[in-house]
Amino acid sequence: MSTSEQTGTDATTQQKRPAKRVSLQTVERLSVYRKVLEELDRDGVENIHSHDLAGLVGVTPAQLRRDLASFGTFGNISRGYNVYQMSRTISRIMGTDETQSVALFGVGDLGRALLSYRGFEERGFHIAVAFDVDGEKVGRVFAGRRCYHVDHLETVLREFDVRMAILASRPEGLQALVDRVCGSGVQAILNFVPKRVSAPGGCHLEETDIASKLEMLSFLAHTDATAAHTASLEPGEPAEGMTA
Amino acid sequence: MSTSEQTGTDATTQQKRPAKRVSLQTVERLSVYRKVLEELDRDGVENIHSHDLAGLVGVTPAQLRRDLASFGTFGNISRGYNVYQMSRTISRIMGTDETQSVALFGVGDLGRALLSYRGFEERGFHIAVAFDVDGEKVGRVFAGRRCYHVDHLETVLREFDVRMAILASRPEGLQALVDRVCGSGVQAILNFVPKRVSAPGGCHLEETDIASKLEMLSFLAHTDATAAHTASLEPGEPAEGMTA
DNA sequence: GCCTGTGAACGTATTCACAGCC
DNA sequence: GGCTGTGAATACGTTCACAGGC
Repeated sequence: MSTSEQTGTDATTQQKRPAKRVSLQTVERLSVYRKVLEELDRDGVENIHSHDLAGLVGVTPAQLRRDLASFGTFGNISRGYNVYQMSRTISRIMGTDETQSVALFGVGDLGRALLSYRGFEERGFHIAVAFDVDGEKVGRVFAGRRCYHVDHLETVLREFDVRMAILASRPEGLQALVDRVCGSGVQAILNFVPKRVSAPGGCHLEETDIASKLEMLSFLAHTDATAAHTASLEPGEPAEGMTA
Repeated sequence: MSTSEQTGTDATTQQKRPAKRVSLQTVERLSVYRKVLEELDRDGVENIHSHDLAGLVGVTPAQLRRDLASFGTFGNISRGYNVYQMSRTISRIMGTDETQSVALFGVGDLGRALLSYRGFEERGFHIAVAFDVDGEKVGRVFAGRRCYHVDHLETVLREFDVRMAILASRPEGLQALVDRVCGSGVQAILNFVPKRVSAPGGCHLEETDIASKLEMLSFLAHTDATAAHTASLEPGEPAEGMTA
């Protein structure tokens, strides 16, 4: 280990090696760590030990330390972690230390809800512009954001310097939309539309199927309930009347 | 250590423990399988091989077969899987073969968007009733669903035979709400509120932090961008100017 | 032939446990 | 004493590869 303490490097934004040095699960947890750290910071807590922080977020202390270790040395031994510094560092790692402009596609019910969702601003994301194909909506302003026609996305995205996009539109023609958006400099897309699309290389795409989470919960509840009464399905047995 | 399962030839290791016989990741994929299978069914496809289905959903054939094998035998060899039967069977496994009543807590922007979200009905979930604390909203009907005051949740939940709940309210007093909801027969809760709560035993709780996904994407995009230019730092370096 | 279901091998994520430090 | 960071060990999830069946 390098014994360097306090290397006053400008330390712009530190990541790991090229791409896959750290797992997505770790990144997901980092997000939670930061959220809790900000609460602690608001409450005036200055330092915290891995054991306590782990308890707050619901992971083991070892996992917390391992997650952080992926990115370097965070803690002052026996004083624990500095809450504020660590929160800032995680933001820097995630790239959310500066507000990023996001574009929204689809100003339906879900889209409008996202426009007025405060959580985005609090976490460093600003929906700067919206798009739709509906003539009724194009030109109007929703929650302070102007709605443009999808036809003009190339110029508008560049104008607002948008690097991220949220999809909440109709499923029709979604793949074509993704291709155009990725071709306009957008590097990451969050897709709320329950339709499978794929992004060209260099552009990240994440699916968020709301109903899917409910299905998971239904399974869990159902499994519990049936396990109490019946033996349910046996592995190896035909899973259904298979009408051959 | 401890409870090591004898996964030997006798594969009757199902109904021993209630929940964790099959991983959550498998269940998440089952949900995707079913979605694709329903599309195939609508298109008139009757049978499909694991290789083709795996290609459609973006997993390896081996993983698909392994996922299904957790629940029994699905396929007629050399004819592949029966699309309709398999879709139905997955629904049965998930407990979504019959429409389930869901309660919504919080009729704000997000809550109203969820009320009009068609994806729920399509997947077997019906938001039957809504709750809020705002006197302006209580008593009104939103998208066909009446809004009750949270004070009366115990009686209303039982009346509608609700087993699942969605939280989209303000974070204040969320934990108390969760406790009351769980005490009223609800077995599963989907929480959209960015606040950590825990459910008492027997009640499942799933968090859905919308902004968290954006953070992940930000990390990925940012990582790519910096990896292209700088070699970034080695693991073991201080992660930040740590103001000792 | 190609298919599914599945033991076995593999890779990855988590946990353990301890060295080094305060 | 208690703390962090980390090699080693364990648990887990995925892939391989093949037996058995159509």
